[in-house]
Amino acid sequence: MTDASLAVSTVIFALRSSGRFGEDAGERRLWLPLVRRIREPFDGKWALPGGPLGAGEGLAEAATSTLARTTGLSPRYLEQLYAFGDPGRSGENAGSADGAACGGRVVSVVYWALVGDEEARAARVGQNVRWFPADELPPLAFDHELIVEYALWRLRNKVEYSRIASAFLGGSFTLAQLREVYEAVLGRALDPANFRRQIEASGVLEDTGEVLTGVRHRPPRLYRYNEAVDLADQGPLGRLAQK
Amino acid sequence: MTDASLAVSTVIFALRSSGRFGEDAGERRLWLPLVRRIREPFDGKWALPGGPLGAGEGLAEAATSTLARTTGLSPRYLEQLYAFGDPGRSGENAGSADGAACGGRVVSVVYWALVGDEEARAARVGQNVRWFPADELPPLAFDHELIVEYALWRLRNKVEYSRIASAFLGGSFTLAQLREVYEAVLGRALDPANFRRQIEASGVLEDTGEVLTGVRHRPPRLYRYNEAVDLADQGPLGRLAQK
DNA sequence: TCAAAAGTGTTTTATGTACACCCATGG
DNA sequence: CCATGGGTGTACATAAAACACTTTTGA
Repeated sequence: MTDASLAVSTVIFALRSSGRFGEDAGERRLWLPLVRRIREPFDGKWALPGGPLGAGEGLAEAATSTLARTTGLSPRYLEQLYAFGDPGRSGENAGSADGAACGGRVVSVVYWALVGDEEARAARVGQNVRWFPADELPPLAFDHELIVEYALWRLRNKVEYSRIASAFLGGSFTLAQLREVYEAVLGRALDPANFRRQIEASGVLEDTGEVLTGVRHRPPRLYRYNEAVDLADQGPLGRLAQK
Repeated sequence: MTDASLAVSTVIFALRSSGRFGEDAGERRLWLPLVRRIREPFDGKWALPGGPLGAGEGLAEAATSTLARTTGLSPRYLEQLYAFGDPGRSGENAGSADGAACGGRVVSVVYWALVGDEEARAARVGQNVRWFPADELPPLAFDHELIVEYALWRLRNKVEYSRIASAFLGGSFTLAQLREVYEAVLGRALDPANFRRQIEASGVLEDTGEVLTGVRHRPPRLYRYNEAVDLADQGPLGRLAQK
């Protein structure tokens, strides 16, 4: 059995308004936090947050602590994306968040995570941590561009047949809010009438009986996710993959 | 960066007739090779073939060499399944093919592979390697039962929206043969007429212009897969994941 | 009363399914 | 000529898309 360096990186997604100051100013887009590397290789470039796998730590656990360290947040959804470990890919020590000095090979397991909307506003930002719109990323270290692209592909696929969209919302929400999440993730407008029927037919939502007041039009109903319904998600792995 | 033991295991699927002697005697079922463990833990139990990750070896490369060592075959399809690395799962050193003596933690990356029909007949079989029907497995070591179940789930999902069924067949085949693969994998009968239309509409098949003769009914046409068509497969990873 | 979004209804289109039926070959 | 599977046609059910229309609120 070969000993190797093991690291865990995480692609963290949040859905935030594009306008910097006004709340709900612009339309919502996907954002993700990156960290600036402070050593070779790729010194100064932006990269996915990550770190070494702690001694008694599980893989998902390591991804969670990465997320906490980087953004101060805890994930509403977490899933393994892929394990990268081919030697000499894309420069060197590809996929690793910290593969500089060590001479041996580096295998890194990448997770992807979703964090809530309001929480993300309060996320930590520093000189070496910055949020970027998912479609306006700077050049990244290693092959992290490919990894982000793959994570986006998984997110877009999954939003259509699972309930992950709820990870971007609070405990209760209107159908318009839910639709906005779908639209932001899929990148296209959806027909409100048909969206309503599809969601209702799927049976994943419960009517809370309450409505959202204070809007200058007809008050929309508030829904919550029906926890009893368990959609075909990741198959047999189920809760194993989802923290 | 933590040093850890790294192993690669592979779930290998073949589609073989259930009848032992007569060719094409019984109906086709999914089979997979297992190896008997010869050390603790789980000494004597059957487990997924696997081994340590070689020094300069890529992950998929290691899975391929595992497959060659176990069955003497090369995969017609290979894809990463999942990386297991939580400490103390399902006994100990779960997911690893050989995690006995070493005191440290073990992370193992599991692949799944498909091998051709005829090749599989000539596959190596020894005292410590035996093929089992996928739905009649003996008790397995570690949490390998869960892993096989997950691999089966992925296979069944993927056969419906990709061309992996061709991995079980030769270069040209009849629609009935292709349908048999689908039926064996999905575990249910399919309407021949509708199957034909769906496949033809997808555009993934080319007519070779030839027919299969020697059958005691109307000779069926032979098709091949249209290499030009590239279905939405694994997204951006594409050829990275597929060897 | 008007704008704006919530919510409902209806029509059209595409897709999947069931099944009747003809075609071509070996025996 | 007949049994067998190859291959085609067609009717029906279900789901998706397009879009007209009514409802309810704040301003």
